[in-house]
Amino acid sequence: MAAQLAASPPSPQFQLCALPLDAVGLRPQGEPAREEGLHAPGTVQHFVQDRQIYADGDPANHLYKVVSGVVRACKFLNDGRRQIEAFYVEGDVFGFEAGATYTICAEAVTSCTLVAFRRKVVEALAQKDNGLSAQLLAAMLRAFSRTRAHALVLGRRGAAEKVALFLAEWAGHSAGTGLVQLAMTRQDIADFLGLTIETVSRTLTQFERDRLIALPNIRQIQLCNRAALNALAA
Amino acid sequence: MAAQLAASPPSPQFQLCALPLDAVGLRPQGEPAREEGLHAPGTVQHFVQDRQIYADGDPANHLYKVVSGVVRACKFLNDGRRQIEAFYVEGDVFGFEAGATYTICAEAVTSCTLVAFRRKVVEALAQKDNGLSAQLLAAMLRAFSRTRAHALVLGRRGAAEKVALFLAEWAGHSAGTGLVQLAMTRQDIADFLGLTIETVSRTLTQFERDRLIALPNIRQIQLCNRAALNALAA
DNA sequence: CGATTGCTTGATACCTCTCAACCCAGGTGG
DNA sequence: CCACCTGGGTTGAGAGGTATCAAGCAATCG
Repeated sequence: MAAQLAASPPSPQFQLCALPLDAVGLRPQGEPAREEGLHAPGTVQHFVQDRQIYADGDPANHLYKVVSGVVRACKFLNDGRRQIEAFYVEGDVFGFEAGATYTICAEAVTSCTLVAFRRKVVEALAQKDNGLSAQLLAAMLRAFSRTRAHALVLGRRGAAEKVALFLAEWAGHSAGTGLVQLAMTRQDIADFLGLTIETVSRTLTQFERDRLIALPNIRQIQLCNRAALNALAA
Repeated sequence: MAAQLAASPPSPQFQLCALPLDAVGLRPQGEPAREEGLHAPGTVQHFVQDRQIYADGDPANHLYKVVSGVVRACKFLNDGRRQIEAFYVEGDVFGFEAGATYTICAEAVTSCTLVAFRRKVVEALAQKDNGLSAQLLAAMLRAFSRTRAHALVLGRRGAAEKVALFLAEWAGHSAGTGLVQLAMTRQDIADFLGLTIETVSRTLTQFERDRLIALPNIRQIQLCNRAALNALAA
């Protein structure tokens, strides 16, 4: 069921990051950079496709911000099934945890570039800088909000509904043209929506027959009838 | 499908609350109460069963903390279906939103007592008091964490799995004895798990036949075989 | 006592999963 | 150049599980 067996252990290319926090959007705009902020311990990291960023159970020592590429957060059930909780794209911050360890693992969908911040340092900075606190809070609320929306999708009954909602979500990243560039495989989509790869494939084919979309390329979806898709998404 | 048509408009019994924030757990322990904290604008509110606390789309002006009773956060789809996102019990804080309005509605499952905090005031206090910021962050992380767990449940395939997970979650509230007191109806459970009321009922009956649980009362579930239930929950 | 509400049970239809075959593009090596 | 292999995707047939529709049951309340 769940593919993605070869999640190799993380040993990415590290590189010190002396950028101020605002360069990666964790410091409020307009505030003068403090000494701590200027030499903030953000570390730029590169991950090749399918490399694991952190594992379920690892100590949750970092927050990550996506600079480029796509990341998936996923959980593996003990029978091998996989549930993808979220995809993170440029600008998203992930790695928030209530406890001391990650409760989910993160992997690179495409090869990608991240900036990692030590959690303790971020928290310490937030103690001194209320603006940073606000930024953190806002980033968390965005992540929270998306997870809640995802839960609503998973609760939906039909496959068509789920796929339509998925397309609607990614239509936002298509820069106005209705051409959605998929970074992930069908298996990723299936595990994200709680469906099987076959059902995803069949549903897309059906959408194509119904002239709702076109599939010029295996990783491209042209939205032809947004209204009908949105109606399906209800 | 979705019951709960009669969500009456909110007009609960208001009562000024001059309690310090720590009395309701939003101020860090040990810190001396400041002047603002002492007269914090928390308002105790009572809601009778099934009364709406706030509606989807209302301005998100308050955070709520549950003093007693159970609250459900739910979303109504335009075809009448209902998805319950979470149940909140004593001690839980809810009402977090990334935007200016609520994206979900909240209703009293049982008659319940809440403390409402004006969002702006909480945020203003948090600006002066980093400890409060930390508390807020922690409360949010807990809520976030539970929503993520719920998404994983909804992604699950079988009805038995979902119901077992639901029971496992509420077993924690049963004070050690395996006797789970259900505050909600079967319909609530169904809408929470993304199932129908009939399937929930059948699954519980099957569990009873398999000696996993006993149903002494319609609102009580005695867990007889926690190991087997946990195995089902995987 | 009848009406209502919440729940259970039954029969059937529908949808998705499962298993299997097939297709297609890309890469490799003879 | 072509045969072969591989990975990702599509398509098909059948089984299984859940939704749907309908009826029945028990407790509660006028």
